[in-house]
Amino acid sequence: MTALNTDIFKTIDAERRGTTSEEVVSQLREMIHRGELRPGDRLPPERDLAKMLGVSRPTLRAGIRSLAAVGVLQSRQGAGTFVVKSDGPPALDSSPLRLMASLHGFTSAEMFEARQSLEMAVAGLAAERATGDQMATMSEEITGMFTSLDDPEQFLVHDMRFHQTVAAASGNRILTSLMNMVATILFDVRSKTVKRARDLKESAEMHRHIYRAIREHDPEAARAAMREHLVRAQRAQEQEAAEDAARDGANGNGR
Amino acid sequence: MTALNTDIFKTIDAERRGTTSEEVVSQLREMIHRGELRPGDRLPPERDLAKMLGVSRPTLRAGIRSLAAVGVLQSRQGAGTFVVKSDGPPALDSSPLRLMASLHGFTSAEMFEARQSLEMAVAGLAAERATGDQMATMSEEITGMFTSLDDPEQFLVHDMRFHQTVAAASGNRILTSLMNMVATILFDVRSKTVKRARDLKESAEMHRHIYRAIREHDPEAARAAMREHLVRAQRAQEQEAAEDAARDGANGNGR
DNA sequence: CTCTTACAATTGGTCTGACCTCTAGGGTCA
DNA sequence: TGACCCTAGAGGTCAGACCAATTGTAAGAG
Repeated sequence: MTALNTDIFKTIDAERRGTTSEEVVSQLREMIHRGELRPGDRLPPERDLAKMLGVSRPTLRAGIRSLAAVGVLQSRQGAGTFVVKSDGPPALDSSPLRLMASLHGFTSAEMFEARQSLEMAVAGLAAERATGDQMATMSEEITGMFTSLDDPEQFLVHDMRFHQTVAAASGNRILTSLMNMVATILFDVRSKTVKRARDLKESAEMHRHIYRAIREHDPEAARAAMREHLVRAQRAQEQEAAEDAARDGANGNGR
Repeated sequence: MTALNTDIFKTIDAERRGTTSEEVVSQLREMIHRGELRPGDRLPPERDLAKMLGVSRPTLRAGIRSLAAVGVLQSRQGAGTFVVKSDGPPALDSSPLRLMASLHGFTSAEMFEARQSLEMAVAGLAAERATGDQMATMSEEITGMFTSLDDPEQFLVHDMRFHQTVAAASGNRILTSLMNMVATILFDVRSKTVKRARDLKESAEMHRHIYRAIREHDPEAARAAMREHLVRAQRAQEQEAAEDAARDGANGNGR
């Protein structure tokens, strides 16, 4: 029993030559590792590839399906199967996290806290490394926020883009991906309540504080400003959600 | 084109009633969301479930396959398909991140930095919230490290468990999962070079510093101690890797 | 000559039905 | 009562066919 704690470190990895379709996944992974398949590449047609690997088409499809589920491959009917080519930062699919949240009953507060930790980390790094271009983009998004104070949905777009830019400025694509994973889920919730958003001006000001700290290359200030911003954002979102719940309860019209 | 930046926020979600198998994934997800399927539950046999959902067995299998790939379901030949039951903290599969790393050429340094940010965050939270039990476990693992200074592989086990305990003590399962995702990958690399590990005593001492800070409920000190520990760990690991490379180069025996 | 349109080959998506392999639980025999 | 074996049922794989979407090309109109 003492070894059980290390179980989560097990990998689905290569040498688990269990089922045939797992073998296919391994083969494809190896091809990617070896660089034979690069982002944007198109895989051979399923019928050919199946013959190459010596498996049947359904089995090959099962393997492709697995890799597609984790966001590595993407199939388009009539066109082919492609290695995912991400223009911007590499994106990890957030649905696994979403499922896990349902399965284990994660609270919104827990999700917010995770986001806060990640955003503070990237803000700190961004303060150390942001380039002029990136800071210019941040500034533009803040301007966008101020010009859409009366359009919450538009405001939210600028909000998101600002945070993305900060993440990009951190120079760490892994943290950026993880942050997006979490932020995506919170965004989905947010977009349902955002119509009732208030205090957008305050929010815009908070973003300016973050921006200034990054501009001054002051990591600690950037972290602090980001923390403050997210604490308030959480409070605001919870309030919006509560109002929605109250209204639905009064009208008796769920969903 | 201006809307392109928001693309990563798109979800594979529900309403994308595109292909039939995606529909199946949605259906299964809904069942989980609604709580009809709980961790540890067994799904109906594929043939029955396919009939229920009104799809063919291959299509259903494709959906199951997708969910299995992200770690939500698990199929065992002859037994059935089960909703994953995690004993400890919920685990996110690290293979997507691993693939992404290969695909985009993530450096080991970037990975280390991400881990450092995450570990610092959880250490800070752990300092605020660790229970007596958790601190006792940490202490025991440190003892374990000191008693296995001459057995690097055993030392590594205690090392991992210590970090897991800290993560658990953070009380945030999301951060814990993300941290494990990253740590798993670094661990795989590490386990290949660990035989040559030195300075284990210093490493054990560093863990003690972290432990003390957590015991004193001093988040800043915990963060600082964790940072210091990981910086040194990275340096050590890079050195081990370099030695391995040099040795392989001298002997001319790759792999 | 260029642009548009329609066709046809290519490719992934789905289905039917069959067979194999492994697991689990029950029945049998010592 | 216990250990062993056997069978029903589960997922895994295969084969072949057809459907649907895409794409490139070739024919026709301007």
